[in-house]
Amino acid sequence: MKSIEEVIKLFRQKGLKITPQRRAIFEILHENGSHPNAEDIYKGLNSNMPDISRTTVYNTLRELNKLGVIGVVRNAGEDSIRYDPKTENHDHIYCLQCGRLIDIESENKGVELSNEKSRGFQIVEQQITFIGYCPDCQKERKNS
Amino acid sequence: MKSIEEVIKLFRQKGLKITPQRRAIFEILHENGSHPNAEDIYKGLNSNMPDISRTTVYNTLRELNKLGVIGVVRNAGEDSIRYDPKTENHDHIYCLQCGRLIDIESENKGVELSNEKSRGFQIVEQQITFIGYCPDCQKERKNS
DNA sequence: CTGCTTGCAAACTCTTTGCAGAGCT
DNA sequence: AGCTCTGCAAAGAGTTTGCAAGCAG
Repeated sequence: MKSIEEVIKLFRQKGLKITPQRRAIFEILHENGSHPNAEDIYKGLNSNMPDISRTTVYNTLRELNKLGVIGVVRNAGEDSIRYDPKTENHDHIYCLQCGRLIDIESENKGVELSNEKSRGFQIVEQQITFIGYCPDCQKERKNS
Repeated sequence: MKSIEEVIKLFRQKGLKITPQRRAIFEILHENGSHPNAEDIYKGLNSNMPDISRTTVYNTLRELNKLGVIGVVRNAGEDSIRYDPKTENHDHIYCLQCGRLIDIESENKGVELSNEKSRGFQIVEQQITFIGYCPDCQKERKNS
């Protein structure tokens, strides 16, 4: 993710304002090495900023994604949108049971979409997700 | 997707019953070449079976997925679970604007997760999604 | 007959929207 | 000052759950 100063500059360029709430969200995302959803961010803020509303969190995350500052994780079988502060190209492994989602270095040097296959789509991104069971959940499943 | 007879056999093996509603859902899925959500199936059934309830559609789709008869395609940013009657390994292209989702032949011969990278996960599936804009939406975006 | 299944309504989760007051720039 | 943003409550979409009556095996 960009530095907080860059994000602030980008927001100002777009005519968006820098409020304390937004600044706090930028900070918590910047420190975050995982794949938080809106609720995670909301809870993470609660100690420093107990009066922030979920609406603000949702709005800001949506705005950040629209501006390309954070990504969205696809292919995880979840009900909520998980954001990804890591914007460099990488892949994911997802646990079907507990929802754990970890980053792995991109495998996709070998994956290129040929023109004939892209069917006229203009591709802007690709995501590879390996889906299975994490070590902890494998144990649990054996014991039952 | 398996033949309807095979699906029926599988259900019976698991002690599940074959009702007219379930049979109709099996049939509509078997003919379906796309990625329907529960509402699509519900609407598709309405001419033949106007009294079926959404609950039954939801239950049956969930059951079919649990038994591995159909897959699930989840793209965060979309609100509904889309099912995939095509169970052979394949990839997807997804349109960010209209949600169109098309199958493409798998590209993943080159994508293998090395042991050291799998971090102890037991991988059961992988999904590759190319994300962008379909031809129609590209036009729309140019005109605005 | 037994017990799984259906269908209705209600509950739930995640997210968006409308709006009045507050706060950036 | 002007316009965006915040926070509340309510609305909305998709899905699940509880339960009484119905039907498959």
